[in-house]
Amino acid sequence: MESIEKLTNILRSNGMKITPQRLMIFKVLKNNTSHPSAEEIFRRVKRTYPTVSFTTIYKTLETLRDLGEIKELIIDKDRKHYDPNTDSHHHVICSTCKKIGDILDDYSPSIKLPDSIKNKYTVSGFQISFYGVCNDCR
Amino acid sequence: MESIEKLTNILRSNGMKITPQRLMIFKVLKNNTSHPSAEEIFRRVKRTYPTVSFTTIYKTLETLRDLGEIKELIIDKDRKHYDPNTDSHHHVICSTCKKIGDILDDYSPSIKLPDSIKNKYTVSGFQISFYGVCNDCR
DNA sequence: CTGTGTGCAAAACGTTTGCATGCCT
DNA sequence: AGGCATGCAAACGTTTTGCACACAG
Repeated sequence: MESIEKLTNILRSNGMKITPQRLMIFKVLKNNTSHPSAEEIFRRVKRTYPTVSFTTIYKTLETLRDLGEIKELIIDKDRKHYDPNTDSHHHVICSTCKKIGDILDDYSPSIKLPDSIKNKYTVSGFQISFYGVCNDCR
Repeated sequence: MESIEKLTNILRSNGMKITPQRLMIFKVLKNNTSHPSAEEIFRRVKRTYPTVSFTTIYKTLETLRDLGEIKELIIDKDRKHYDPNTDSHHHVICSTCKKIGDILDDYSPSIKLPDSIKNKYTVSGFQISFYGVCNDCR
């Protein structure tokens, strides 16, 4: 995700508007490595804007996702999580507390798709999900 | 997933019962490489047992998952998919039609976890999800 | 002033649960 | 006969939508 100033420019140049709620969502996400769910973002924004709605959270997350500024993580079977780090990387999730950690290693040199798949899909990327239990939970 | 006869024995030796609905769910899953969702399984069982309920589908899938006979795939953001192939393998999903393909290559020799993660999580396995578009959709 | 964003309430969606009845063993 | 499985309806948690009002540009 870009800096808040750049992000502001990107939105404005797309005819979108900068509201205090959106700015707070950006601040909550920026440099956030905790992979928050919509609800966690909602709770944090609510501390400053007690009347903020889930609608605003979801709509803004959708906007940021469509702009490629954040990534939606499909790793927790119960809910989506959001990641402002859009560089290719991977994740570990604790099956007990659902805490998600980053794995920044680049595995792409060793991940080659078999031809049988290349003939059927045009693959744009991959995501490795490691499953386990974190130290706090075991 | 085991053969239907073995599966039958496993369930019975766990005090569980074999019903026609369950047998049909087993048949739908056995050797199925299409990674069906609960709804797809429901529709196929319904052809033979028109009064079958989602409850039965979900309960049976939960049972099979808890017995380790099938794997729940977290790869499609909209719904869970089920895989009777419990051998470690990976998947491609078409972001348009959600068709899921198998990737049977063993990448485990090249996937080593960084120590920083090993110190925080006890990892039991990993899953690679490839994202792209299938030939039918492009 | 125009139109995008907000917030409420309600709907939608996949999934789970309580409970009475059914049926496997 | 006993107990697990079924199926209905209702509940659930997450996410989406319709709409009137607010406010950024």
